[in-house]
Amino acid sequence: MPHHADFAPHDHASCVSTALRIADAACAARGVQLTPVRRRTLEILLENHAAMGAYDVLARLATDGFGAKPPVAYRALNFLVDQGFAHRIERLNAFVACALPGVAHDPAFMICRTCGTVAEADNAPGVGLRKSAASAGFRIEQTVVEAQGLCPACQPEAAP
Amino acid sequence: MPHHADFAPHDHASCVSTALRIADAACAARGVQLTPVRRRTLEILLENHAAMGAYDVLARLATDGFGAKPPVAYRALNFLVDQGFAHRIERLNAFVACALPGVAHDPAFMICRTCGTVAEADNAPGVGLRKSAASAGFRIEQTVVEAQGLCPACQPEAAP
DNA sequence: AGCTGTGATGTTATACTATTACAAGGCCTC
DNA sequence: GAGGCCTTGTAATAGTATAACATCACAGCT
Repeated sequence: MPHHADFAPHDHASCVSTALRIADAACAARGVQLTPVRRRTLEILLENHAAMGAYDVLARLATDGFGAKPPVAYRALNFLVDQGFAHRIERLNAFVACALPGVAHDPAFMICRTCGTVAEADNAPGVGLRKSAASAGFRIEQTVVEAQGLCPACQPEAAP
Repeated sequence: MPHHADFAPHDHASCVSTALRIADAACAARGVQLTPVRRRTLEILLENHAAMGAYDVLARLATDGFGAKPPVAYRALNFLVDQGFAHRIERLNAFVACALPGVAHDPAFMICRTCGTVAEADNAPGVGLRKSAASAGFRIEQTVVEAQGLCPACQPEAAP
């Protein structure tokens, strides 16, 4: 069952603080470090529910006094992805904060082509693909499921 | 209902000639041109069921006497994708020939991380995602569904 | 034939995305 | 305080993709 819609207005400040709290706790539990760059990177991604390119993140980090070279951003982003605090959107070559951090899941996304908002759907890749794979003898290790389209707010208001 | 498995050995020559014949016919029917670069690009993709990067395709085109600059390859590849004769694999930033050319479909892929073979599953994105989208009010226009893993031939032969 | 519109190809230049390799610092344990 | 390990920083480069412009081929028209 989903948390909330991501497209709809919501209490984003609590959205952010919850995610950071979960990340702090998960890192402590796993014995990995949510260092300043990494934490700041997560904060930047959390600012809104849209995907950001690595270089946009990098620019933000640089103005915050961190290193300004690509590996600085890529390392932090890859760390967040590895730990499940962020996801990479293949279609956009970009990154979003995870909407369900701390919980292992096979993410699926809905990407609005107008406003860039990315919402996460819980399960989705599901049945059809797993069935095809089974019948082909293919062993799935990881899935990418991304839908592009229009979010509720960006759809033409009326048809008649 | 699928055609054949793509992972299994098959009569690839007929696979190729069928695809080219279908492409020729579809272009004629639609009033678009399968020009020499475009046709050659499709032939190159059809050589095997693996994804190729645009620059690899470009290198092949160049040795065949076509232009050697990126737009030459990207334009031909985008044409093939637009016409449904090839697909872009987002995960790999690469392209494959379509396994069901001429038929409109929402493709889903199984990508072997060892041998690079890409097989197409017929339907897959399906139910879960469409349901999430409907409940969120999101209007899907296009889907990306890509599974990575091991094809039958690349799986460790035995466990015990 | 000459004109014109359209679509295809080619090139230049540049933008965007990502990684490899190496240097330096912190911190922990022994 | 020496050796390991992890993290950060930088330099250099690799890989992917597009914008902008010039040219050519061809169809349709006069």
